[in-house]
Order: sequence, then C-alpha cells, then structure tokens
Amino acid sequence: MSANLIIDSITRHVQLSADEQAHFLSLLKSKTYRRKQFILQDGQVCKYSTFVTAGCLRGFTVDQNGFEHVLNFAPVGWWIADMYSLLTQKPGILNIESLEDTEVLLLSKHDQEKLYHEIPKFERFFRIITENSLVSFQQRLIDNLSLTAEERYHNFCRRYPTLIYTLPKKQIASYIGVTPEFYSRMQHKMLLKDKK
Amino acid sequence: MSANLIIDSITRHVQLSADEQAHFLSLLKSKTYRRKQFILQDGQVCKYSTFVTAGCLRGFTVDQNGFEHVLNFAPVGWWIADMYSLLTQKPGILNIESLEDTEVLLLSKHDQEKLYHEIPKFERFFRIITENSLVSFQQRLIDNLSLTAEERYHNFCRRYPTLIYTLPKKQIASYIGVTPEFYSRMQHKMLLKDKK
DNA sequence: GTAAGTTCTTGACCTACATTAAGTTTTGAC
DNA sequence: GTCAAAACTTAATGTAGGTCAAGAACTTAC
Repeated sequence: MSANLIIDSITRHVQLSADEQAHFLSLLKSKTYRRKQFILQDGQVCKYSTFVTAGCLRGFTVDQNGFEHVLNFAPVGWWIADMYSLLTQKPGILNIESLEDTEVLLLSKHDQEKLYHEIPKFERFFRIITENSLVSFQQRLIDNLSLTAEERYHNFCRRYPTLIYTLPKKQIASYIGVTPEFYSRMQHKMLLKDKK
Repeated sequence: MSANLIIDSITRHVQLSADEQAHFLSLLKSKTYRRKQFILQDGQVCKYSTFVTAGCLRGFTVDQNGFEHVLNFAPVGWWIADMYSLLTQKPGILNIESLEDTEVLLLSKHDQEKLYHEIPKFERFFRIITENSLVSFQQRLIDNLSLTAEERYHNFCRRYPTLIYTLPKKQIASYIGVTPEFYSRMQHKMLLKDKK
C-alpha cells in the first residue's frame, strides 16, 4: 500500500520513529489522475511536491515552435515538481501530465518547509534526493553534449529498463532529444545491426 | 577579505551566530593555484567542496574522442566539486582546472557531513544552493534541447555578463555546446546583423 | 464495430553545425 | 624582444539529425 512505499523510500536514507512517520503521513493528500490529465500547466505556480504511488507522470516544456521537450519521467516511487516554480513561487514553465492512470501523494510547499524545521531528518532526506537529481541532470547534460542519439538511447535503456517497454516511443524520443521520425529510423538501423 | 565573502554568501540564506561563523571558518583550508593548474582530475575521488575567493575555475569532461565539454564555471563566490564523486566517494569523471590564478577555500566531505549534524543551518544552506543549482542545470538542458546555438549564446551573456569578457572564447563555445570554429562564425554573423 | 484520432514508419529533401586544413593574431616564457 | 605555443578566424566540404508529406498501424469513444 502506498504509505509503505513512500515511507520505505525515505527510510532508505534517514531513520524515522513511528511518530515521525505518522506525522509525515498526516501531511499528505492523495489524489488520482486519469491518463493524459494535467497535474500542472506552464504559467501556474507549483504548490506541491508530488510523489507517484501508481502509474507514471512526465514533466515537459513547450518551445516557441510548439515542440515538446521531456525534462523527466516520474514512475512509481519518484518525486516530481516544477522545481523553479516551487522554490520561487513564481509561474513556472513546466507541464506535468499523466501518461497512464496515476495515483500520487501531495506534500504542500508550506508543510514541507515546516517539516524541515520540526524534523531536520526530512531536510536531510530532501537534500540527498536533490543532490542525486542534480548529479543525474549533470550527467544527462554531458551526454547531450558528447554522445550521439544512438548512445543516448542505450543509456536510457540501461537507466530505465522498465520504461522502455511501457512508454510511447515519441516520449522516449523527446527525452533523448530527437524527433519521432529520426527515432524510428534509428531503431530500424539498430535492428539491422543486431541481426548480423 | 575572503572570510567575509564566504560568510556573506552563506548568511544570505541562513543566519549564523559569531560562534557558528568562527567554527565554520576553522574548518576551511585555503589554497592557491596558478593559471591552468588542475584542482581535480578525472579518475580521482573528490574529497572537497571548493569555494572560489579569487580567480575562476572550470569543470569539464573529456569524451571518447578527446573533446572537452564544459559543465560549469566557478567564478568568485561560487562553489564547485565533482558532485557524483563527492557523494559516492568513487572515482569521478570531472576535471577541474583554473582559468586564471585562483584562490579557494576547501571544506572536506568529512567536515561538511559533521557540520550538518552539529549545525543544521548548514545543511539548510547546502540544500538551498543544491536546489538552485538543480534548477539551473534543468534550464540549461532544456535550452540545449530547444534553442539554437545563437540563442544559447544570448542566454549565456544574460546569465554571466562578466564572464563574457574575461573567459577565452573557446571555453564559452564549449559551454554552450559548439566548436570554436562555429562560435567564431556565429559572432561574425551576429556582428553583421547588429550593424544594420 | 466503425469512425476519428493518435502514434509510428518511410521516403525525399534540407540545414545547423562539425570537420579538416591553413593562415593570423595573441600570449607567455626566457 | 623573440620564439613557440595557444587562441582565434576563414573557407571548403561533410553529416547527424530535422522537416515535410503521406500512408500504415494502433487506440479510443460511442
């Protein structure tokens, strides 16, 4: 059940007493979304950190030509938010949308800040996952600067072995930074290679 | 003087007593580097968070073809480290090098962790700057996916107005993700445009 | 079950940027 | 002040990946 999932994911990094766990859980609101619903739209202020307990979300931006670019996926067990907007409480540029029917737990910015003061271990937990997130975005930036589309595809497969089967191909294409057309060609080419 | 600089940069985010300031300063080692010296080489384990008090550092990776890619610059008042290596204490992939004669203050990983336990405000401070860093890397990734080289150049000018004048052009080219040759033509083209 | 939307594929053509090469200017060490 | 190395520029040519268009294969809604 979803309370276990989120507590487990936290206690992998910091230890919590039963009281602390209960207090934390009491702050969460649960919510469900149908496939293709928007959790957040650009221009809105992001008010929650969102933890996915079932389904999958995607964060993406829309550029001046109307093209979408996937910043991140949030499958079960992951947190997602428009960090810029959440931190500054100004209108953001990120859209967050469900790729399947999805269940989430919401932690408001206000409660999150309060939690940091009441129980510093939660500040530690969020520091740690922010650090890990930073490392993976740095790596992804370097990959985009130094690898070919095909190499980025292989990295994606290694890092998200389950998502490869469940996500629509155009979403993966957008994540690694190519058009669906080129992605399709690339897969065809790789298939030929593998046969040899 | 450099102690003021680092204390100011922290107290912009959290308040510190005179004792706390003194304790923090007692943990720092200061060090100077000549232009083009290596502070860290790929394959080494990163043991320090580095704060720049004079000069400028650059963090970069070298790809399989021997090309360098600038991950970040650290001018005066900025922190730099190989975050992946610092967190995991495994060999990293980042090189950190001085672009000019540079003075830094070093905080060892061990002392930083201890500080988090002794004075939680320091954990808050590093959480906040890590969050800000995450936001700016996310933005840079989106820029790389959705903007042309010329637009990325303009972003760079807006975000680092001082660095544009002090950094070698090839370093800026590498940061925005183009070759020095293309960067040179781009500038030429933009000059022609401006004259009209 | 069928119509309408998505998603995926394939082909012809295009472009932003890379590569190679050669020359020029700037910097730095003695 | 001079020589060597590094940084920068310019030009010719190459290519990874984009664009446009049209059809095929799935999904979804009623």
